[in-house]
Parts: sequence; structure tokens; C-alpha cells
Amino acid sequence: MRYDFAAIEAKWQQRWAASGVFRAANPGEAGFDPDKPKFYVLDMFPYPSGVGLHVGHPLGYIATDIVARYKRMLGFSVLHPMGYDAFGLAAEQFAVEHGVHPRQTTEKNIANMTRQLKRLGLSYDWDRALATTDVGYYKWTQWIFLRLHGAWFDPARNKARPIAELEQLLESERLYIMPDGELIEPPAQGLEGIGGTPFGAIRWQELTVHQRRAVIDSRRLAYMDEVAVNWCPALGTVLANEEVTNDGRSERGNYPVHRRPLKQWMLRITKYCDRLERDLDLVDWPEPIKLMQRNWIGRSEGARVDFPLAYGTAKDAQEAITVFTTRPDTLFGATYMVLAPEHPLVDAVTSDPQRAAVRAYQKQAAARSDADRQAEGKTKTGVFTGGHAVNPVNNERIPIWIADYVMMGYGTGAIMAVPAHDSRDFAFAKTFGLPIRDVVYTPALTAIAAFAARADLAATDEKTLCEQMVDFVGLCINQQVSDFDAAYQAILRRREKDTFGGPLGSNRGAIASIWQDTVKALHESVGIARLLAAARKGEVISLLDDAETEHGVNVNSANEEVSLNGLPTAQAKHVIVEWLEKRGLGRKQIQYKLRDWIFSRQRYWGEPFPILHGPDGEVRAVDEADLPVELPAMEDFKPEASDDPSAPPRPPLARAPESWRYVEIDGVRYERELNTMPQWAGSCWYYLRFCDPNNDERFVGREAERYWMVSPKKDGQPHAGGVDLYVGGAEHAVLHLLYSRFWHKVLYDLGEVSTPEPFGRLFNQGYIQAYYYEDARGVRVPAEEVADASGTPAAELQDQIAPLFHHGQPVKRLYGKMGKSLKNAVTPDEICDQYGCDTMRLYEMYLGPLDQSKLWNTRDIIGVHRFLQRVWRNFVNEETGALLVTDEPPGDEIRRLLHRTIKRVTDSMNAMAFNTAIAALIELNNALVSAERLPREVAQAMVRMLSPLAPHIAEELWEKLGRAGEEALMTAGWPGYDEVMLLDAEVVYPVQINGKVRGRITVPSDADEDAVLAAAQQDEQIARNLEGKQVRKVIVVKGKLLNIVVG
RNA sequence: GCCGGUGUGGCGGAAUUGGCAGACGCGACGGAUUCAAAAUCCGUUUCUCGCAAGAGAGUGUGGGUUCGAGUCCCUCCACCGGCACCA
Repeated sequence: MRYDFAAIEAKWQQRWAASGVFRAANPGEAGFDPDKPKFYVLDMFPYPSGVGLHVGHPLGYIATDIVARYKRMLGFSVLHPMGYDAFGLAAEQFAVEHGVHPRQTTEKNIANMTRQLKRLGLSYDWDRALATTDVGYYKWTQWIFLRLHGAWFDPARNKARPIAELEQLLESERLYIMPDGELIEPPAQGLEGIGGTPFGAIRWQELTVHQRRAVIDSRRLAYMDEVAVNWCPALGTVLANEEVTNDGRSERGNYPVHRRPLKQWMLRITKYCDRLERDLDLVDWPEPIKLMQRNWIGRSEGARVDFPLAYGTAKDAQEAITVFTTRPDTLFGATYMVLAPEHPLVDAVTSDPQRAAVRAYQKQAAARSDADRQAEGKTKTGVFTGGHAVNPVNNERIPIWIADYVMMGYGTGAIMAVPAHDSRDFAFAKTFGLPIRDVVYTPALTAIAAFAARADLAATDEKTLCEQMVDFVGLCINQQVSDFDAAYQAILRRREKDTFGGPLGSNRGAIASIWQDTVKALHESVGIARLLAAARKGEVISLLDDAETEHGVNVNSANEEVSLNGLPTAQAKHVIVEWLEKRGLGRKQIQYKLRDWIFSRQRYWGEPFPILHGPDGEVRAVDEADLPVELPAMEDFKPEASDDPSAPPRPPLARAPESWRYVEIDGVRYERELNTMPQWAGSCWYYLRFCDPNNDERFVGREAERYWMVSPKKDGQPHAGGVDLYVGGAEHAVLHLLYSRFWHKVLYDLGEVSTPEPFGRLFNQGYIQAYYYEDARGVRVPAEEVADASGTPAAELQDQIAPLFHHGQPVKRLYGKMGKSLKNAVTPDEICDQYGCDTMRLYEMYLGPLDQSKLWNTRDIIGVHRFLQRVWRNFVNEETGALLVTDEPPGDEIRRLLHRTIKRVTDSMNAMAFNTAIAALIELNNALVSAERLPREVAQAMVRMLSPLAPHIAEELWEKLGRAGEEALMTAGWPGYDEVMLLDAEVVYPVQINGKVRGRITVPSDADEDAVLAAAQQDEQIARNLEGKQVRKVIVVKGKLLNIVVG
């Protein structure tokens, strides 16, 4: 009876489905066991693509399945669900191209992918399967949107609260609104303004209904605003910043994108910057992913500083321009200011003679798309406004420019320019001849200054001077010299006997680059003159021909009240900010890069907003009772590709039947919101729905959510609860994972969920890569049609390959992520047909570490397939079908091997290092080949260890073993090992002489150091090597090795 | 440019805290079985020199720390990923 994987796999997949063994019971349901610990292991759910899965997709799914099965064996109650992220641009594009309604194509694709996934024997609880396009699902997506719409962010508590509470606070005057929109609490006793309100505050009672509504609406977490959006004419929709690539194109489809102002739904994610950043400390995620999120959030600490406008500049403007800077310590070096072209104060500061030039520049900047800007690189452009401001620390009058290297979207849209210590300001100052003033001496600059003060500039030739300086600076930086006199003398002494070879000490950091630049300067005979001219005048100039952005020590930084001179950068920042605060000129400020999330799309295939627009501009939330707002059935759902700047885009839903578009409430006719939500909406919360997918009352039942999401705290570990293991690709590092965290935190603030974070542990699997082939024209050809000259398919060739051909044409072999576009996809179906899914699972796991990208090589699959066949033959007599198992206990050696293997496999499973788990099982199995009959004890342990990895063959063998007493394999338990069995009576020591292995000795494992050494000295080969040499030192690493140091 | 990751035989990869580099698999080579082939089984397989015993070299480069470095520190290089005028 041979190993018939097809029959075995079909049999067990049917049995599992029929018995529902993988169904996870919620609290209160039949079969729920409150004593079991829970484990929630989740895959990033896929988008149901028309071409189905290739072997790259299931990599993560197989891994989570192994974890799920392993955890079940350890006695956990495991939640392991699967679903589909089915809304979005890709599905709609596919439908448009094929002329079929997206719901049809989506359903068809889901059916196909579900079939493919089931074939892999993945132990999902299919009863919980969902798609974001299910009406019963997106009803709750809309419901969550209403929560966002119905909430505001209270900065005092740093959390979201229901909007009704804001209304109450305003109405009862426990909170006031200032004209700039700031919310303030009532002033302390004695400081009230007229009528008990703060000076300048807007009185709620005096506002009209419209004004009140505007105040409230502008503070919601979901709000409408006219913003410069990323408009993609080809896709006919707005895109999020995260959906636009660096070169100004759409991530989906690679179409051009440009900015245009449009009124859009926005989500106020920026209010959560602080918590999104800080709470990364609570989760167990890969550090690189955390870092990417941190960079995206972009927290900077700095200061806000007001620069008053100089007399004769402003006509009717406010008196000051506010800037944000991370380097307030360089304030004395600010020699000009720059406003973004769109800055509201530009008009006010512009002088009449400059007005035409400023207008022209503004117009030009507005017209330039991001792609154009990119093409121009970092060349600085700008125009002088004619206006001046006053540097508050030294009362200097400095010019105000506008330039597009300052952006309105970050900070205040205005900067103070410190060309000496910021490379962009430096480039701008160079271009326009603006003054540059050093106010921070970095270690390199300090050393150069010290050199210039000591060297005999008049009497030494230029080349020698340069060489001396490089030596001197190198010495000072490398050895952190503070006694410059001694250092200078050392250099002179060295020069006497040494020829010039390079900077003293090892080449490190700053000195290496100075060294390179100087050598270059020497070489080209440029720069030296400049350098020496400056040195002779007692000035210091940077050798690097760029701003010195490193931290250092302040110089030239003092006024009558405050001096930063001599202070290191961190201290200087602190002192100057304190001074500014005291004088009311500035304050400490934390700034983030993250912008609010543009949340509407002008597309059909998305969740409709539960929002109505009234005739007077009222924005009204749909009553909860009226959810869901179903997507209307439409024949023509194509987007309108348009780029008419005067006409707002018409989303497809504008063509929906009037019966859908208009709703009458209390005699008022409302029009529905015609935009739809972006694809991210559905994936923001699906992990919650999986806890309780059929709940009609709530988006997730409270008890189910608590049970699956809250995990017990481990001592000393940062802890946020949430999904216990979330596995997916790193491509979602900032998009999905940031958006989900944001929604989750809002739901947490509003008391709808129990944990501050959605995903307690994240694991990024690598990609599966594969060779792909291009012909002479650079056109990719299908990988399976490529062969060598003799016609052998490329997949079967060795790695050192002969020239390859596609239908006679020579092709080039390249390497990339597997997929449709590279024409190198291999489907799991073809592998399952040929080898079975157990082999497929083992192969993908055996390929290498899960978190690394690795090369798919069909030829190698045979290795793990042979392993399974050998396992089968170790258990079953292929002739008779008889079980080759004995009840005799195993021999001592086999038993020790078994226990060592159990330890290795257990450790590997815990570390998710499935490749090494499989290697250990192969070794054990190979050691058993020679045995006539397998001891039952070994056979049982082996099957248990194999079962998470190759569950079908394991189940079959388990059944043949008689189920070890009626136990289902899933609950059979994971084998344990005995520490004592890991130790051998004797141990082999490699003996090193001066670190080289010269022989090995066998000693009892409890031998002490002297005994080990004595044994080594008796060894013939070792003795020969020691002959005539003196033993200086002996190192014995217990149980590991012996090293004899001789002289 | 900045940030992050990776670099080990012909190939994929292994190597708790620094302790025998190359586990395991693929491929290749040799052998057994077979009329033959497939399949299977046994053996060899980092490189160089050597009939051999053995010797030497070796984890991208160069240096350092250490009795001892794939592992720690510094430097440079290559490839992959992210960000990119963020003040």
C-alpha cells in the first residue's frame, strides 16, 4: 500500500469539514470550555483576485495554520478565521475591463480562492468567513463611520468623546471657543472677561443654529473639508497620500496624479499622532515595521517662534510670522525667512515693486505637479517678497522670501532659514547670495578653527598646510582631543619623520568624509585657495561645502539677556526656548508629519457613506436604525475620467436611481452622499467581526470581543492585548496597520472595545520570489515556456545555466516577486496535483526562515516529498499494508535521539522556525529507516510532531496507530521531553591548540577540567602537537570544548 | 541623500549566551538493485595541495577586541526594501 496522498488528503479534508473540528466556540455556545486559554491567530485577509492564488500567497497562511494546529495541541482554544477584502479599486477595474458587475466577479473569485485555500488543508473556521462587501458586514463599517462622525477629540483627556458631550460643555459654558478655533476652559476666578467669559471667546448662546452646527461639525473625527487632494484623472478618483507613489503616480495602475482642491470627507487621524506613536511600545512587532510607522507619523520636537514683521513691511497683517524649527539653538544664525507660496501672509508682506514677481511665482508653484517638482530635483527656486521680519533674538532685520521648498502642509508653512546649519537653506542662500552665519561649531569646525589659530599660515606651503590640517582634525576628532596645543605639536613631530599617509587613527565617520573631500580638493587643486584665504583671515569655513547639520557647541549666539555661547546643542535648545517662552516669543512644540486621512473616493465599488445632505448645507447622519445604506444596483458604474478643474467630479453614484439618491425626512428632501469609502475601511476592523461574525445586534458582541481580544498580561512584558498573532506582508507596514490602529483607538475611547491596540503581535512573512524571463525586446515571456537549447524546461535545470530560449528566441533570466506581471506565477493547484498539499506545505516552510524572501525552485520540492514517502514506509509495509510498529520499547540511543528531536522541534515551533523543525524530523526519520519495526512510543511522538506541518498524512498514520486510545489527533497533545534524556554519559571534546582543532577526545560527561586536560595530554595526536611547547593557558568550556594555548 | 534589512559551498539554507562553520534538503559524482529505466537503498561532495596520513585557506572588504569571532566593535562594498525639500 503506497503513500496515496490524493486519497488521504481528500478523505481527511472531508472528515474535518463534516465533523467541524476547527469550529471555534464563543462564550455561551455549545462546546465552549471556559478553562481553556484562548489564542487568536490571524492572516491578513486577501483581496479576491481574478487570477486566484499563486504559491506566494499561502506562505503566511500555511505558517498560521501550523501555529493554529500546534496551539490546539497545546490545549488552547484557537480562533483562526479567513475572509476577503473585496471592495476597492482593483475589483472595480477588473469588473470594468471584463464588462461584468463587480459583485459577480467578486463572488466568483471568492469561490475560486476558497476552493484553493481549502485544498491546502488549512484549519480555518470557515463558518466565520466574511467578505467586506457583504451587506451584513458593511452595515457595521457604516456604523463605525457614524461613531467617528459622532465623536470629537478632547485634547484635555487625549481621547475621543461623543460629540453630544461637546455640545453640552459649550452650552453650559464649561468650555469656550476662541476665534482661532481653540477650545479653552473657563478662566480662573478674577480673570474673567466681560460677562464671565474669557476675553475674545465666542458665546454659544449668541450663535445661530447654522453657526453652532458649523462649530460642531468642524470638530468631528469624520469631517468635510476642502483640501488639496491627490486627484487621479485616469482613475477618476481622489487617492490617499499613502496610495500615491514617490514619482507622483497612483499605486494602483501607475497613472499620473496631481493636486487639486476638492471638498472631501476627512478622518482626523492627526489627533492620534501622539498615541499611535507611543503605543508602539506596547506591541510585539518587528522593529523595522515600528520604525516605518514612526517615520510615517514623523514626530519632531522643536519650538514655535514668532518673528515680528519689520516696520514698513506689513500693512494690515498680524504682527508676526510664526515658524516651526527643530533647531532653536541656531536662532542667532537665521539670516532670512521663507514662506510657502500658498502662505496666507504672502500678500501682506509683499512690497509693491515685488508684487508682480511674487504673483507669478505663486502661480507657477500652484501649477507644478508633484511629478514636475520631482523632475527638477532639489534645485532651489524662490522670489524675494520685499518684506522684512525681525529676528527676535538679535533684532536683526531679515528678508522674507517665498519658495516652494517650504510646504504649507507641514509646521506653519513658514521657516526661519539658517543656511550655516541646514543644507536646504544653505543651497538656497548660495543660489540667491544670502548671508551665511556659523553659530554652531561641530567637532570638525572646532578643530579647524584651532588649527587655523596655531599653524604658521604665512610660512608654510599650501599643500603641507592642507595635509597638516587633515591630520590635526583627524587626531582631534578620533581621540576627542581637547588640548589643541599638544595635538598641534604632535602633528608637527609626526610630520618630521612620517610622510603624509592619511589621517591619524582609524578612519571614522566625520573625519573620513573630510579626508575624502580634502584629498579631492588636493587632487583638483580647487578649494585650497579658498580654505587658506579663510584661514589667513582667521575665519573658519567648512571643508564639506555644505551646511554643518551635526550637533556641536554654540558660538556667535548672545544678546544682552541670554548667551548660548559654549553650550552644547541640547542645552542651547533648552536655554533659548526658556528665554523665548519668558518673553512670549515662542514655545516648545511637537510637530508631526502625518496628515489627516482623505477618506472619500469617487468610485462605485465601496461602502456608501451613511450621510445625507440637506438643502441648507446640513450634513446629517443616517439613523442607526436605517443602516445599512445599501449600494444601489447599477448597470453603469464606470467612473468618469475627468480633469475639468471648474466642475467637481461626478461620482458614479450620481447616476443612481432617484429613489436611492433622495430621502425625505420630516418634509425635508435630503440627498445621499455620493462618494464611497476607500478600500481600507473594510480592513480596518475585520479582525473584530471575526470574533462574532453573525451578530445582528452589534458590530461585535461584547463578551466575544473580550474573550478573543483580551489576553492575560505577562510579567514585565509590554502589553496591549489584541490579536495574539497577526501574519502578513510588510507592504502594509504603514497603510492598513496605521489605519486599523487609529479606528481601534477611537472604538476604545468610546468604550466599544476592550484593548488599546488591535494586534498584539505582528509577524511579517517574506515574499516568494521566482525567476522571470525577458526576451531581447525586454518583453516578459511566460516562465514555463522557457527552456535550454536541448528543450529541457528552465525549472528543471541546475543553477549554473546554459543559454535559455523562448520559442527559439534567446531570453535573459531575472529574479523578482512572483506574480502575474512577471509571468512567473506557479499555482498551488499544480503542486497539489503532483505532490499533494502536505508536500506543498512542507516545501514552503522548508524553503527558509519565514520572515525572509526566498526563491521558489520547483525542482527542490522532491526533497520533502521523499521525506513523507520515507515516513510512510517507516510506518507501513508497502506490500502488505501492515503497520510496522512494535510495542517493544525503543533502545537507549533511539530514545535519546527522540527526546533531543522533541526538544529541537518544540523550540523551533515556538520560534516559528519551521524550516529547522522539519530538518529535525527528517533526521529522526532517517535514523529510523534501518529499524525493522518502529517502537510505538517513537511512532506516536513522531506523528504528533508532524501533524501541524503535514496534517493529512499525520491523521492517516494516527488512525493506523489506533488513535492511541480514541484521541483525536488535534487534542492528542504535544509530546514532552525529559531533560535527563538529553544528556549522554560520555561527551566528545574537540581539542584546540591555539584555537585550531587538532583532535578530539571522549570523556565522561561529568569529568572536571583537570580530567579533561589529562585525557587530552594522553591523546597521541594532541601530545605530538604539544611536543616541545610550553602550555601557557588552558580553557575548558564544560561540555563544549578544550583550548590549549601554547607559546 | 537619509533610515532599515541582507550578504555563509554549485544552489536553498543550519549554527541558544562568542566555543567543532557548512545540520537538513536540492544538485552532482560513485556504488547496490534491475534485462533496462524509473523508483529505492548505500557512500562521497567548502576550496587548495597531497596516493595517503595530513597541511593550509575559508562565512561580502579591510581593520579591531578575545585563548577563541559567521556571531561583538569600527570601516568600506554590493544587493533588497522604505522615506525623500517634513524645517
